[in-house]
Amino acid sequence: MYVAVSSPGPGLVDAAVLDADGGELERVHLASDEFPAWAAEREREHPRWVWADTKRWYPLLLRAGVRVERCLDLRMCRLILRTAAAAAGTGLARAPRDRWDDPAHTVPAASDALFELAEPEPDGDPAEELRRQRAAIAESAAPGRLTLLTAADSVGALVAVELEHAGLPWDAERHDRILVELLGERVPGGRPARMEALVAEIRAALDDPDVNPDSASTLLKSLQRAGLRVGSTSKWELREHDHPVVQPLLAYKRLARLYTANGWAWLGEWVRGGRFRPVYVPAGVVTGRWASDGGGALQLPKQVRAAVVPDPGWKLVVADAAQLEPRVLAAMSGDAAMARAGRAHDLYQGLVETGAVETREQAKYGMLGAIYGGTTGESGRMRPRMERAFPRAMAFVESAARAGEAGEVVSTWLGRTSPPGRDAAYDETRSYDERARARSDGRAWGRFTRNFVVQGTAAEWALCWMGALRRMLWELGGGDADPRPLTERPHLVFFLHDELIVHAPAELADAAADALRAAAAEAGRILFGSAPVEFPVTVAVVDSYADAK
DNA sequence: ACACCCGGCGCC
DNA sequence: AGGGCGCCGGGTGT
Repeated sequence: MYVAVSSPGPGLVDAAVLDADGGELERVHLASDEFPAWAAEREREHPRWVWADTKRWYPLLLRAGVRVERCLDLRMCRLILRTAAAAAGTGLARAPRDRWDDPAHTVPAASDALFELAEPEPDGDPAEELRRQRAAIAESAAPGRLTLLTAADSVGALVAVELEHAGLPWDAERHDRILVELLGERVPGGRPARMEALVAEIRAALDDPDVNPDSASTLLKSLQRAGLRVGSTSKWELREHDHPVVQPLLAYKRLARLYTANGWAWLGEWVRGGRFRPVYVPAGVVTGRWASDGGGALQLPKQVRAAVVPDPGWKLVVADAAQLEPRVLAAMSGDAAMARAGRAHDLYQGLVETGAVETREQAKYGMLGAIYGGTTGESGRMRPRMERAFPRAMAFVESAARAGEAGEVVSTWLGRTSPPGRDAAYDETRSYDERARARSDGRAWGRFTRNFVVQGTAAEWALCWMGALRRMLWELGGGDADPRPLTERPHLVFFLHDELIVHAPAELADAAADALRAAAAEAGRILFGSAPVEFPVTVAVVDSYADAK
């Protein structure tokens, strides 16, 4: 059963109850303040909620204590189906663009007046769009995979709202102590004490009393004046030089980064009531990875992770999928030798044991080179060995790279398709330089498509992991029979590409850890069936994020 | 004043 | 001449 909801105007909700084929059974019109109670009643039957934007509808249900089991985020699904190679030629793919193709409108975070502020619904009825999308999937070359992909992206959208609702437990006092310890005392209107001291050292070492180390262009000139032959102010270059400015400047850069990105200003803006609430953008990256739009959740530096602390009587259960991308590549390509190497908990060590490479470092760089398209350094040197030992995996990524170079699209395991490449057609009329540029662009696009298939499929695995885990945690917390809201049970509080954090009452932490492992195994089965590839996760029950791994 | 880009660097 | 991001301050253009 589906329930398709939309808002025909301020303060109004239109809900259509549909059968499994999308046929309309009933339509109700509600005032928006009646909607959560109506939805809570409906949710007992576990319908699939169908709406234009999960971010617009789900927060107000969660605030009213209504947890939703499943949904379809029509705007996300439209984008998938609009661009999927497997759905090319379907009615939906051929239809002219309409407002369902527009990017999601952003709703002011934490607004209580959601309906009043929201823009009008897109043209047309969500029930109608659902039928259009179902038809496109049925007509497509990969109905099973596209059904899974649309469901997986949609459960991701639910999780994103739940993460924002729950927030990541954050101890602002501990964060402040970390900042004071590293940066020195806070100075109103100026740099923190230790940073200012380093600026003085830098100026003395350069004999330039006014230089501002935050200004790359003037700093570069000053460095060159002082006799350093550098082309940039990057730490990679600086650390190759022996000059009294190098040590204080590198130290300053480290502190400046912390101060500007995750210092007191960040703390004041993003942490409230003991929770960090970043803005997630599910499928915000072309590969299907999540992006973020505020708060920098996906770049949380290790320096401040000690401030992530569970509530009293609760634990953090931190899980990380071990070498996810190589394992995904082994499964997609059907490379039995690589799959065998992955029987080891540490796939890189497994590669060493096959005899293909001598050291774990070589294994790691060899794998990363295969996935990213590296040709230089250690990854370039490992390439022939990798090709000999893992011919199917290497051929798989090579073929994705060649497709990109030829201007063709590539698709992930579930069918998310890369953006169209530039036409690489050979043009005799172009100059030598132009052709060289075109070849270089073509190779760059090949590295993008090579990585796209692996990164995108890893993102799909992560969505399946979250989706499975989410159900398991709900059951662990008592399921539907228990009236407690989401945040009073074991629940997800953080997601970072291949890493999850669960906040759980201490007595349920071990069970949550088991669920994290079981959900990983289930994700592997959902995507790859009985393929002999394992997806181990390292799990730690901790009292601070910094104590994991 | 605002919008935009860039260098640099944090994360995966 | 290794993929994907977001954020910051500085710098430039309007």
